[in-house]
Amino acid sequence: MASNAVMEETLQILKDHKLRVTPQRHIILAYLVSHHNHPTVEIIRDALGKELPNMGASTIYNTLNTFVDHHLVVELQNGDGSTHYDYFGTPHYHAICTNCGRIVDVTYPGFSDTEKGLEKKTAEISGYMISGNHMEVYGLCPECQIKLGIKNNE
Amino acid sequence: MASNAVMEETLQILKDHKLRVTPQRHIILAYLVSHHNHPTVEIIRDALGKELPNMGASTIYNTLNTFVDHHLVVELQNGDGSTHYDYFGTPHYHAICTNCGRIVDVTYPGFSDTEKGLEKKTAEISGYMISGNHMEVYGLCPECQIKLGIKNNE
DNA sequence: TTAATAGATGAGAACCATTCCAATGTAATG
DNA sequence: CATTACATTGGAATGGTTCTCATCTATTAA
Repeated sequence: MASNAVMEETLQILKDHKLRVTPQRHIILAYLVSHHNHPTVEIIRDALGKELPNMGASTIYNTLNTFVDHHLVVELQNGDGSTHYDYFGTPHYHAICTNCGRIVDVTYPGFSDTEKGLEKKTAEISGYMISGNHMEVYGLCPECQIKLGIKNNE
Repeated sequence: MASNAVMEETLQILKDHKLRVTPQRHIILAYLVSHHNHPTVEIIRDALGKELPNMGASTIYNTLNTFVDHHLVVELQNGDGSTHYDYFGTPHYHAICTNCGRIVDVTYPGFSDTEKGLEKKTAEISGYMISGNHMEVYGLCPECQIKLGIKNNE
């Protein structure tokens, strides 16, 4: 599933973050790095069930929470009731379909400036010491626009 | 608690959105419009307990979900496990403390342009038909910076 | 004003994603 | 290899939110 290159890369990521390397952490991180779906705990469990059949749900939750704490991964809600996770290797944000929950990664040249500008302004106004941000944009994905028979000129 | 002016205003808001006017909806919306805390269902229940002692939790959830559907209110998570609600009368975003969960509203001249720019770019790149966005900035609030003994030059 | 009805409310049960717990297992250190 | 601090497991517990359905009511039409 995950290539050797990914396995080496993720091993290094864990070491860089001083996280104890366990098979569970390694395989979960490799899955997140090599997949661009935005999986839930259940999806990860199903996907990795063959390789680590006895992996407990608690372990997946613990592992993901650890990754979130280390800013390797971000949490996303798309309205289906469970949390989705996304490896955050390169800066981007998310467009989320309000009809089907589909999540896509988005970025563009200059996004980084937008982000930094928002953080700088926020620090000035609020006095917060900023450590990060989340931006999300909501709308209907192309498939749902067709499915719902909606025109662009509404 | 809520002034007559707020009661008139909220009554009009409900009518404008073609929402059936009930005492529960009216008082909950008035509470949200006149308070700038970002309450949970529990906080709302406690605050309005004197005026409507028998108001069920389901009613508050139903009411808030209805308001969210009508884009009157937005949902916020600050990591304490429950959902916070915010009346969204004027465009703004939120700074959320990663230590204590404190949420503050933020806006600045030009924020609207930032927002529109992000939505336009997203539509172009993703093909989504955009209906809204959420921006959040994370960091330590001034109180927690002091509490944790953190200097600004870290 | 009254009657009809679509929709809202309320109390509690049910749901289910997530966390907690205690016992066991294991990666890292020297 | 021994030590130890940390991770994993599976199941129980938690708790915020939704669901159910009987009751009630705001709204509309007659």
